[in-house]
Amino acid sequence: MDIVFRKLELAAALSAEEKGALRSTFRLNRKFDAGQDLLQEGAAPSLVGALLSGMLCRYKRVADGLRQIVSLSLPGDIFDLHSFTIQTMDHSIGAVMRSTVATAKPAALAQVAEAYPRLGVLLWREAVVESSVFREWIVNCGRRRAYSRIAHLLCEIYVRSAEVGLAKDGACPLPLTQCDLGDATGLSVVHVNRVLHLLRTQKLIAFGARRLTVLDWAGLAEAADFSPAYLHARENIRPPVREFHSHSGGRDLVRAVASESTGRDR
Amino acid sequence: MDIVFRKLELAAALSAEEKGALRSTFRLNRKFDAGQDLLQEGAAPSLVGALLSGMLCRYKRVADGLRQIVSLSLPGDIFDLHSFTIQTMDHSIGAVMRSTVATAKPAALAQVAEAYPRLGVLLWREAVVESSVFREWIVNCGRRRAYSRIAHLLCEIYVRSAEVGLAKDGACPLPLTQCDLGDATGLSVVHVNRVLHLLRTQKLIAFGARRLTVLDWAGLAEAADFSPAYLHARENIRPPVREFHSHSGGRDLVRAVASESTGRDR
DNA sequence: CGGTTGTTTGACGCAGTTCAAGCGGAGTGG
DNA sequence: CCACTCCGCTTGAACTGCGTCAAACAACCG
Repeated sequence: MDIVFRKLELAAALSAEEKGALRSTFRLNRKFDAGQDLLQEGAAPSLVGALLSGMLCRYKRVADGLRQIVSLSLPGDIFDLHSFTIQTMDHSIGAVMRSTVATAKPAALAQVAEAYPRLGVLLWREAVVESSVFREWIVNCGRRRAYSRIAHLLCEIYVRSAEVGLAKDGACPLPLTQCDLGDATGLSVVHVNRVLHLLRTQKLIAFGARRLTVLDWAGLAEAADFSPAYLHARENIRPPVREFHSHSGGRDLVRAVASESTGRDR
Repeated sequence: MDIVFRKLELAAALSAEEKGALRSTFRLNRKFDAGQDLLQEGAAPSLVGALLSGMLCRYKRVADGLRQIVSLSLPGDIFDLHSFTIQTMDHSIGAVMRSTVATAKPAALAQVAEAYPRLGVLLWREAVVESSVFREWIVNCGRRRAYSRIAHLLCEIYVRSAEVGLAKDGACPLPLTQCDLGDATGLSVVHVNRVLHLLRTQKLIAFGARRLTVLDWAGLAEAADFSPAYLHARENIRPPVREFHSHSGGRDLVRAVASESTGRDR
């Protein structure tokens, strides 16, 4: 669970008590092999998970069987926080490589969040940041060409790995096959291969042994049109809901809201 | 606010009290013209909004100025529920057409959610469903070809409009320009035009006067590879968090979780 | 009635797909 | 220990869906 704490503490420090509560809520550990599904589309979700090691992906399939990966979970990530407000999974969750997952019952987690409001906010924040990542993936698939698209995915994986201390000397784990990379970016395996080749010949990255090495971060980020704001890392959270009354009213925003825009393009 | 209630009541009926609380929280109404931004990328969000009429879009821009719309808000939708856990907007929100928005201070809404736990769950559910829609959009942009992609978007707009009673006789409002449709699907205006033309010649849809008419729902849904599960409409919610203890433990899911999968493709 | 914004259509080019084939490494069974 | 197989990686060649460029047209609005 330490890696989960490290992740959460990017936003706010946790007390020993809070850590203890989380630890005892996420008690049951499970292992999954590469390619195995934790949960399939159509099933009824009723567990919350925290990824301790490995990598997971959420994915959906379209009519002709093509797969689209819609998100990746790295160690430290908590997933399916929302389970108990919906009744059937709209996507599947699979293990990209052998992974260990700590599970909690939503009811128990809800109790913990109630007992420790700040923890509740932190957990919520995780879900909010995940949404932000979804949005960026839509942009990535919709408006960037293959070269930037793959570079962007690699940037994201590197930054998120670094956040939880999994990157060393510019290198981080990359257990995805080129087929997986294609499924995450909406590209064919063949083209993924060509783009990776190009990124390597340009000395932006290197890889092997399931590890990615970033040789030229600035170059890669530029190629990717990557700016890490959407990951909302290291943004400290505001105090818990209860203490909200005094400051940060809506006044200034009303003004911001009223500002004009230039509108459309093209 | 009635349309907001209609939306929320798809999941669970609201008491008069709850409605009253919401009504008094979302007090301030604002209007925005087509093309105007409510909030821009980089700003600090501090209001929660409920769309009463019109249509909004969230969008981001990429390096070369291209725009990608990442979601659409229809009347009845509540947006930016997450505002107060992040500090800077990672995307902009603009009005597609003249729209009226009711705003609330997050602090006040948090109090309401605390006072009426079921309402809190419903609001949370809205955010969860929005996430699900994000995922489907990733799939749409990543793995469907232009023809299905646009058909899918039209299906979604039609279903979501129908949910809140905005569709009549197979027709619903469609204030988006073809340029907007392109920005929402990652396609060029020209190609959007050609696909729309095709959809019309195939008698699947008709449109004009900013309205979409679905002539052949089954045909359109098939062309779109559309299945509405991801919208999670009319899934009744489970009772509020507090009453969670007794039933729906994690036991059954542990089994589901342990099930095998066939793994990858292609 | 002229300007602006959105739609429509044609011609051409290219980014990315598809098909095909060869290669290497890891695991497995004899 | 070798042979076999499977899976993932790599590269070439041909094809195509969609983008780009360009221009005309239609609708709305002041």
